[in-house]
Amino acid sequence: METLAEKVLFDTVFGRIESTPRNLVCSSNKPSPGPGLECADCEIKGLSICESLDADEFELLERIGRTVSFAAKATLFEQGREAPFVSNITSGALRLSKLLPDGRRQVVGFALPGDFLGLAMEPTHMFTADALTPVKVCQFSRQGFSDLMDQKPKLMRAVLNMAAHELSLAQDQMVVLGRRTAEEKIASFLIGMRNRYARIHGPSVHVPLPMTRLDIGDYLGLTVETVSRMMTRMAREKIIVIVPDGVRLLEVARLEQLAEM
Amino acid sequence: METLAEKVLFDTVFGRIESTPRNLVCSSNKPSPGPGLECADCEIKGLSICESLDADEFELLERIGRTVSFAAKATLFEQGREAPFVSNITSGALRLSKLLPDGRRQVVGFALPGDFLGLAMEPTHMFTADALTPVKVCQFSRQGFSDLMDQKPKLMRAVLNMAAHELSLAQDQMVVLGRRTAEEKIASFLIGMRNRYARIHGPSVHVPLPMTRLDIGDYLGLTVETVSRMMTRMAREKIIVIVPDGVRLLEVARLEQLAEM
DNA sequence: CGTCCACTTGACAATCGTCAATAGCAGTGG
DNA sequence: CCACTGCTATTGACGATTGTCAAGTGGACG
Repeated sequence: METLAEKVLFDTVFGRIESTPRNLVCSSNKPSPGPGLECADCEIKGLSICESLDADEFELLERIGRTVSFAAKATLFEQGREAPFVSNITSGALRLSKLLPDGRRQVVGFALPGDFLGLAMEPTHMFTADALTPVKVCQFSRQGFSDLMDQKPKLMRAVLNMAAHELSLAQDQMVVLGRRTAEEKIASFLIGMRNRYARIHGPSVHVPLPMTRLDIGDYLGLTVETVSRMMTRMAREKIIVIVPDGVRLLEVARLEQLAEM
Repeated sequence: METLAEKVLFDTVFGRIESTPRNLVCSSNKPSPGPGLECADCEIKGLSICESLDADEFELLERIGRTVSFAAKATLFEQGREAPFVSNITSGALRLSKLLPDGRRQVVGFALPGDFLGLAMEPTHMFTADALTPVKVCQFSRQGFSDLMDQKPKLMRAVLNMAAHELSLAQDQMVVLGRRTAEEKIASFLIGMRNRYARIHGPSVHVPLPMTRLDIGDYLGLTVETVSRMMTRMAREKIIVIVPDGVRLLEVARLEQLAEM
């Protein structure tokens, strides 16, 4: 029932309390009914690569893909392992991280619905992907997807745009990692998460944080303690309120000023 | 004549002393003779996107491009400005940097021959590009290049592969910025530069550093002083030798161990 | 009720940044 | 020709932001 509790809380913080949450929870715990996608009730139409396709192209894509669910804390794939699939996230949140030989870790990103895993199209994974919440993805064989891209330039264009956008975000994150103070890092992280959720669920001052403080630290190049101290300080200064599973932003302007790009 | 001196020194450190350097220097200071490319004597065939094309496609690309030269210290384009062109670097080195409002700077990369500028295909530039040495690029109108990509999937595929590779490098750099000590950062920078030059000129323990210590610091999230201290320490420990315009790597194994990914 | 884990808080340490001075070199102009 | 300027690099002294170590709280779960 841990899964249930987490799912409900997650949706609650999102302000998206489903009238029949049972449906979602059930489908996230049993394997898909069979091959093929469930695009009819996809929650992220208009956000994913799928939107870029014509009806006929869409059908081809649907044919080579299948919906797969993962429980919270599941590992979707590990750095260095074979990468037989690429996937499109339809619900949930993931942590993407790289591990150094001595155990130090860098979180290179958090993936949300609409994000695409496997942009690099490389035969092995460049990082590990772990589910922070129950996760659903549309999964495609890498080879099949690659072939389809070669046949359908519009699909390839959509992937290219996505890769270009990711590259741009990565460069922004370099600025954060290289030239920001701890306080600015936290501010930029919170504003960044808010903006990303806004694209999915619309704007809100509720920012769910399905990751731990350690994850945030490993994303920002800080320690857990520093993350905790900074967030406590911001809460004391009434810039944010710390709530279960996330934060509420009280002074967005102040945060944006700290995070200003 | 500053340009001449720099160019010669640069090539010298590369071990690529031209028998007729005058040619290069002259062509790098006058505008191209006219529209069109000079692909016949391109130095980076096999490294650039061009290699991926058939003869007919190549001709189309050649038609929409032109060769442009810049003097050392010239600014190719600035963050936030319109981006009417994309370009492929054929010789020289560039610094790509982002500026914060308060003057702090993050260098997001150094571009070398074979690198592509404008992968994001966005209407404005996301960073500033400055020439560290005299630079030559093949320049294409962004719109023209974009249209050609849509017609020639192989070209788009080449750009996608390049973007994916850049993204991967950016994520590696995130690890360096977030989780590496100053010494490890320097080591990883030197090894990284060596590997990149190896692709272009073949392996060598001579690593030219056309950028200043400040640039290196802004790339690694360090100050000039720390970069200088770490490099002199490495020199004292006989891991490297500091030479005019670069370094020689004495203990590559030791550096690779420090930089181990 | 006990264990585990995430989070918080405090004391202290150290890496790295800040400030300052100096050397070296190239280009400039009287 | 040579002083003068400006930039890059180096080095030292000092300081502070952030990391390390340690302890303790509270919630979730079995």
